[in-house]
Amino acid sequence: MAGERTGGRVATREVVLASVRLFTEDGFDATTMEGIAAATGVSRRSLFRRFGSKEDILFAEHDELFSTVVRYLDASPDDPLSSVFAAARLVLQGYLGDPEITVPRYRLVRAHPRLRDREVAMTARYQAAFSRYLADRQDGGGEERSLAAGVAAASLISAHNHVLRGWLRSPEQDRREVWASFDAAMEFVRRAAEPVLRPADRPSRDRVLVAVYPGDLGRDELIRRVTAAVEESEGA
Amino acid sequence: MAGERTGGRVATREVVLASVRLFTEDGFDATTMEGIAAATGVSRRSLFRRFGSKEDILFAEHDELFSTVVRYLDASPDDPLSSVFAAARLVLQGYLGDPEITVPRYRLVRAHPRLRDREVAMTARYQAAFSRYLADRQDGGGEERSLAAGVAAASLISAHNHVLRGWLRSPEQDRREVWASFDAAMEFVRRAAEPVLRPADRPSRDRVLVAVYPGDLGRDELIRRVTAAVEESEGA
DNA sequence: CTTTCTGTGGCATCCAGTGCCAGAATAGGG
DNA sequence: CCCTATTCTGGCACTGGATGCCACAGAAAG
Repeated sequence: MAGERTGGRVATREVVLASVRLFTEDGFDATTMEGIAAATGVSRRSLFRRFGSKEDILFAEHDELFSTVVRYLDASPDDPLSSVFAAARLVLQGYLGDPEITVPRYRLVRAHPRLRDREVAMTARYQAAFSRYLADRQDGGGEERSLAAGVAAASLISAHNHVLRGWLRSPEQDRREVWASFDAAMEFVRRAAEPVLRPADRPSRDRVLVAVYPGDLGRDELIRRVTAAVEESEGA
Repeated sequence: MAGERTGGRVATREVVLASVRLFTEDGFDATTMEGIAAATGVSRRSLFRRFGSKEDILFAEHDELFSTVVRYLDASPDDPLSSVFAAARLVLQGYLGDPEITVPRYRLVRAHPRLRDREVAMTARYQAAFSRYLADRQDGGGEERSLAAGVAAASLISAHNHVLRGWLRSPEQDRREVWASFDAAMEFVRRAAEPVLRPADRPSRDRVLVAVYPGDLGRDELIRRVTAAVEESEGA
């Protein structure tokens, strides 16, 4: 039907759009690969060859986006933290720019535990990529380095998904609001991640002091303790 | 074989152990449900009924652990952040306490992408549970509350998994080392999460001071700046 | 002993996913 | 232009996970 036999190969996007329509109309499980084959004009066997599995059809565009983001990251020589923030922005942009697929997919994912797991696996891949990227371009103590990179990546992905879900739940909202909350979320993460992540290429000139103290300590005693702590660390 | 027909129902743990053995010996894909049925004495049909799917056999113990952790969390009236740290400790304890299953499962998961996704989905459930728990018991600005809870949960899970993977890679290492690195990781997360998460029921008595300063600033000037900053914040 | 309820096993069926092979489309070399 | 090599595609058969249906066993309740 949708795939008139004009000789040329049916575009991936065509197949994905038709499949998404079938999934939302009939349900994911009720939609068979044979049905998709009939609707798109691509044979059952070729669908498996090109996409791998039924789920993979739904996430084909997302896989492409992931590849794009990874390539972007590999080509980013800047300040690592900023690069990762920019990469997250790229991901959100990928979602916002393709609501025809991403929005119905979100509805399907919400309803279907199996698809939800698949979606989670995607974000885990982003998280792993970001974590590796950060761990590779940063100095600091060997063990702590990987821990800090992992935590920073996890925070970033979590904040990104927070904003993303907000948009997916009501995609008709103003894009500027979405981007504003994205910037706010990134700023929020930056506050938490920046103290523990220092770039490798730009050797740390800054130092970090963290003090936790009772609120009723009194500033004189606080100053005394801070002074002692700083002198001790500087002496080493 | 393993499941002598003594009348009683074959224990879940028996089935899981036998299945794990088959998975590691023959490979996950090569092991059929019929083979598991033959090895355990439980019929194929009953295996599907009791476990849901082949993957679910491998993660049955883990599902139980998850339920335990969630119940523990629901019954925790303490300081939310501490409760969540304790819950993470419970998860690690669950892994360490059952190496017969968790270690071979880790090897299987590493080798098999599909199982890896399943594992990731498990940790995502923990993260979601922790995030909800934190979001429900904390004050602060409405939008920022859920964001902060999500980021804190993500950081915590990431740090936990960092330690967990370290042990899974070499399970023969001293348990005290594992727990020490766990404590260190939790402390690391606490430093990042505590500034942005304050419990609702027990208003924060402790305060946190974070200062970033040039390494060549000199301690006198540092003390002066810290003093000024503290006085300013206390005055407000 | 009969009834009811729950768990179990056997059977048939559906369908995702894969290996195999034949044919079409495309590219390249003469 | 034709012939050939390569690649992509589609049809076919088959494995195996997963589900619905039904019959039966055992335990609890009457």
